[in-house]
Amino acid sequence: MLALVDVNNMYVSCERVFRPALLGRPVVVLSHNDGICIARSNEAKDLGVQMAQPWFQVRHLQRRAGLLALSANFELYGDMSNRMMTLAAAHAPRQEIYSIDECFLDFAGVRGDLSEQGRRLRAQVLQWTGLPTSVGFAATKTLAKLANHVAKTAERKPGIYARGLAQVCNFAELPAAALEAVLRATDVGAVWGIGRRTGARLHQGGVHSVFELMHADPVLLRRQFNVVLERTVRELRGEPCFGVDDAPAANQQIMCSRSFGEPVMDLARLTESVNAFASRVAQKLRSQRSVAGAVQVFLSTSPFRRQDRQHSPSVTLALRPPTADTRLLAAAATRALHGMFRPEHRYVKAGVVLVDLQPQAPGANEPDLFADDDTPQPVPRRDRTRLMIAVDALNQRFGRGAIDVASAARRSHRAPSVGAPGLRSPRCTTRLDEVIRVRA
DNA sequence: TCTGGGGTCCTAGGACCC
DNA sequence: TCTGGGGTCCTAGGACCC
Repeated sequence: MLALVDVNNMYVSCERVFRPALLGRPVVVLSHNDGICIARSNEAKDLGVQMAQPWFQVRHLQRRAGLLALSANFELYGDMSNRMMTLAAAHAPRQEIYSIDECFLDFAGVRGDLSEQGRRLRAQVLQWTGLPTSVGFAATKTLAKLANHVAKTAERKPGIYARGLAQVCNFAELPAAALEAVLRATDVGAVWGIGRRTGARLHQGGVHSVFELMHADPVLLRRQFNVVLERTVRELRGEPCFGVDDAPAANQQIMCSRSFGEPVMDLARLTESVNAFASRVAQKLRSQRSVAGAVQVFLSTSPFRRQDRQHSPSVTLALRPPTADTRLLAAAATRALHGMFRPEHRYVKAGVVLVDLQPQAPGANEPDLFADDDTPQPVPRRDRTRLMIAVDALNQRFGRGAIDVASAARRSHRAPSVGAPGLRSPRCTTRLDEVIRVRA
């Protein structure tokens, strides 16, 4: 038996923990440049605010409906996520952290009342972190995701599902007729792995509810769609196709990109941004103890500005030998940028991607246990590595960007906020100088 | 005027080989 | 008119997730 534990409206819920005045009010959290909504409270959803909707399209709801907007505080969300994941992990033998706000728990071999266990988990996370969660139990990942969806929807929207399914929903203890009613009432688009495209095609083909999808022919679906949909349908029928992975492999690519908020035509400014991105991905690369065999840089004009000539080039440069050195990565990224930049275009986005990632060679970072004392070490390379270790340690201690390559932008890739919306909340769980002050 | 930032997996098609 | 057959590897692009 698997469970999926998911924080309701994660980012908004994190903000509400430290600002209870936000409870009950329509709230959204905005992306980096305050460009789009990346999280919505239930009240904001009820106002019709869509996921990833541009802020300028809903800004009028501030006055008309009291909508509140906050700038994202990812440091806070990451820390709250760690706390929630640690608590959840203690409730089952195995945990797969699937995203910042959800994890699968594998209860294989565990006896007893799992629904009760789920309610205890939920109560503990709520009391210890302040975060509200939903829990779905079922035999496969896809079904557990679906049970979780039902638990959430049953709490939020009356009338679709039975009230008793709210918060913790266990498909395994549902009578067959009740389960069928749930599956008939749920659109295929709610199924994990079925997005807008596939959902629309299924509807065209006459498959509307999850119940109908479960009774479609998997082999036929594979032929008409793809192998992913076949596996999804098998999972809906209770046949596990996706395993629980509690030891995720290192990333295969590492990216840093930003939208500028306003068009940029200045190569010097792009160079600063690209160097800042390179510095950031290099740091992420070292933290997973990898080296990159190639660096890719991309630029993009705005597809929303129809009147502009479009230009979205991308250049990949090989790194020989593979490296995790910020200066080498920044230099390569700069070369790539200069090779593709065209001064007549209005660029609104740029990014740096590290690909062809490989494990760091043994001994590059720490002494090789099995090496002879007189094994020759390539001195310049060791010096590079030690410099990078020092850079990472300084940034860890004094905050990101405390030390950087000179060519990197210092926040210059951040556009000014587009208006009223809130300041970022304090990083009160990770920064001593931002902790909440309580008056005596 | 203003439209995110990460990731994953799968597939089709081309290059190349014998 | 008609233009092998089978295999591998790589890449770009699509679809999806949160």
